Amino acid sequence: MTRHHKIPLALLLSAIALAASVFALEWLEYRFWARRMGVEVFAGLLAAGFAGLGLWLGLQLTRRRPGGPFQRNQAAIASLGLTAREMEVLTALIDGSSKKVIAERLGVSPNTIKTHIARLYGKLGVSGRVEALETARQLRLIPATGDIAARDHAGV
Amino acid sequence: MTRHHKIPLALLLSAIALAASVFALEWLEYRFWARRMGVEVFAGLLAAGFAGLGLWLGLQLTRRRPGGPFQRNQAAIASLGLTAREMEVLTALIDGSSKKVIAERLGVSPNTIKTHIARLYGKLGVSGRVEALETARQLRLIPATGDIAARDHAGV
DNA sequence: ACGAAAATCACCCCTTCGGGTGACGCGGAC
DNA sequence: GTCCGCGTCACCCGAAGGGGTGATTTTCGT
Repeated sequence: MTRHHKIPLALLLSAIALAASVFALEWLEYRFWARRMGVEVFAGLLAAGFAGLGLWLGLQLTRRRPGGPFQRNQAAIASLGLTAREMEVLTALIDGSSKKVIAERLGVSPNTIKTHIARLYGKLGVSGRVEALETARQLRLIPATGDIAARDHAGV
Repeated sequence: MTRHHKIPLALLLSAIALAASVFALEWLEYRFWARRMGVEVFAGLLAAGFAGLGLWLGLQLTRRRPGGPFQRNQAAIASLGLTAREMEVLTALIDGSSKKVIAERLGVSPNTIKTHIARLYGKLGVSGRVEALETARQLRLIPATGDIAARDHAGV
């Protein structure tokens, strides 16, 4: 919700600023500058300036929201009834860790991890880690694999 | 390579068109239109027009390449020595299929799939399906989970 | 204080994986 | 022809996963 409203807001503000600039230029400075540098140059600068402004605006509008690389879908977590511990286990599954490794990492018994995973499967309606991760990613419970651009593998 | 050159080209062309428009407006039409509608209105239209042009340009420049939702990193495939069959098996792994299911899908023995997967692990330097998929995604051998926006899960 | 949910752990059973090895046929490269 | 990569298949074995059940403790809200 919040995100979907921020962008249009920026657009509106910029549009207003743009209009204000237009009128300001027109009514206050036009005659002075037009006389000094010739009306043609003035028009050219005006056009170039506003073209640049529009370009900047376009870039801003389509910029990849870098604010939060990932934010959990708390609503989905709640509606699925996922507990905090289950989310911990889920995130631990991302890198393909075995239940033994996860158990050591969380300081509990492998059997416990097994139980958590089993409940996780039940709540996600899946059977198997790959499916679970796929579903979890679609539900935005865990971040997508993303950040691929960081690595440029042409030849290993 | 090709992609990285197309965008600047469009920018250049648009810039040239922009400049041309500016001069055309200046030298040919200015006096006529400025006299007809008043120089302030002319300046306003000019500004708005070029702002719009710039905005359109910006949007075009930052548009998400929708052409190919995904293109394989052939270089990585080659450097890793992955064969066509192995790539088939790899893509079949994405949805979490068991080797038996994959075997039926590809019309071969589960043991064969097992071998392919084993070689895949060796070449990718991983051990386990989740790791393999993660690495494969980072290497752009398979598409990222993407297309998440299609589903809007607030409550399940 | 009581009860429900959560978290913990331990069994059972069976399937699937992953690692390793060996083998066969087939096609292209030398 | 010979060799090598590829694809195919089989076997063994131990490890891990997944389903199911039962039990205990901890935590938290009423």
